[in-house]
Amino acid sequence: MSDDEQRGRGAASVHRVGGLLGDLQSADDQPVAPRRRADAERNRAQILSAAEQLFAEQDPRSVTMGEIAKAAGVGRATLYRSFPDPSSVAVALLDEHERRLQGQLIYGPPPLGPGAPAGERLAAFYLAMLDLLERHLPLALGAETGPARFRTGAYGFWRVHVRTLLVDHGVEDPDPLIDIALSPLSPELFQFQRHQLGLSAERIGGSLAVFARRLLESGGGR
Amino acid sequence: MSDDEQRGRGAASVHRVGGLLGDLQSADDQPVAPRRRADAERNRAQILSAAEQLFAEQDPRSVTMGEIAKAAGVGRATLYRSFPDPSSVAVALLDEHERRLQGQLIYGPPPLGPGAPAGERLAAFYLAMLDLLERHLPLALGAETGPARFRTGAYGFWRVHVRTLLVDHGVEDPDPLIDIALSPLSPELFQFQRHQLGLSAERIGGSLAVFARRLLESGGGR
DNA sequence: TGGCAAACGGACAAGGTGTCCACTTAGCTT
DNA sequence: AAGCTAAGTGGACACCTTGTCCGTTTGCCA
Repeated sequence: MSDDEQRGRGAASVHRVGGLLGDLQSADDQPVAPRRRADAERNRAQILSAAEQLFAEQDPRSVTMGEIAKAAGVGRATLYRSFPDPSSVAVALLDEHERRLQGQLIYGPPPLGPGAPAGERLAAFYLAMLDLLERHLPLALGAETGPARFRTGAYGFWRVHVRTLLVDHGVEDPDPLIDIALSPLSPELFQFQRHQLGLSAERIGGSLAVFARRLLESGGGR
Repeated sequence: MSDDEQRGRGAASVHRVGGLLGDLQSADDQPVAPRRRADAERNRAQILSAAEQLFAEQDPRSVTMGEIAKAAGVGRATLYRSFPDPSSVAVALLDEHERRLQGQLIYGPPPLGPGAPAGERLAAFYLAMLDLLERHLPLALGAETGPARFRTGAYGFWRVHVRTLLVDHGVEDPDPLIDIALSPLSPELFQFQRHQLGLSAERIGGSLAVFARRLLESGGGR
């Protein structure tokens, strides 16, 4: 998605999880892809920075390409060169924030990382995602363009992770359950619960933890 | 939503559930609201009929007000008089299909209606909703305009129903769980599972049934 | 320093939205 | 049964967004 995929940063969110500690942006050069020019890099940074602010200060769903371009001080066509639509900008932004969590799921200490029972790991995952949503809700809402959400690299990562947990627990037919287990993390749902119903993040988190443990109760998945 | 609310048909989906058997459209006159004129009624019917076809034969998210108006053979402004946007047309259409299920949940035989254990009722509800999605997916997708989905009368009804089940089961803090339990029924999720992943309705239904029973296991909710 | 490919951004055409307003018509009134 | 009045209609208008084209500028390498 966005143009990361086309240009070499590759399936970034899925595999670029190295550097659990080294959080600095690792060098972005690729062996094959022609390097990005310096001005392009600079513009990209301006765009991302300006867009992050835009998404935060107005309805994320109403941000237009024109607004982003103007805020970033570049022409619209320049913006189109990097991103096909506003939501892909939000996806790129969100991606950076999600990468840390992805690393923790693979290499981190339990219960997020390997080593804890599946139910506990799922509960921990829910809480971590909730924290992510709480902190970056505008971006998550801006990224959510209907069906495109499921084609995101990040969503693919969460799927792989949850599938691992389900299989680990010995669930019978795990595949349909993957997305069912992920569905409570929908950004729009979170917004509704949090700001329409006025539920605290703690209550939602508590329910999700209960939910996770009940779903993957110790004693085998059958 | 739509203009049903403004014009007297009231919170139709939530309370107009009488007639579990009498499926014919009950008389639509209201004591207070000024009656709709005959030509307006006729146009409304044409609009709904034309729109249902449109939603079915192209990407439901791409249907525009102009297209609906043209297909219905009315002017755009006439359409705007009845519906503020395409998704509200889909909501109105879907509403009619949902009303039968709503009746069955309240007055029907178990396990859909009262009388069965909460877990069984939830499982039955999931299967019924899945069936609805399978048959009217285009409308469901057309109706799904982001956060507006949660403000739908129908969604409110499902919330009330699920809350009843949760309370009935003795769940500790039911409110945050309501929407979590409803989240697997998102039309976009269903579409993804069904047509992107290629899962059969049966497999999805099976997982949802397992899911429901595990969530509301017999033996009390705590 | 010169040249070239990459990147930029102003401009254009197409199409959607929501509203206004002059005209038509249904349905009550006498 | 004809007239009146307000509800209903639909063509048209102004505004905004989108996606692309293309002449110009700029980084980078030889």
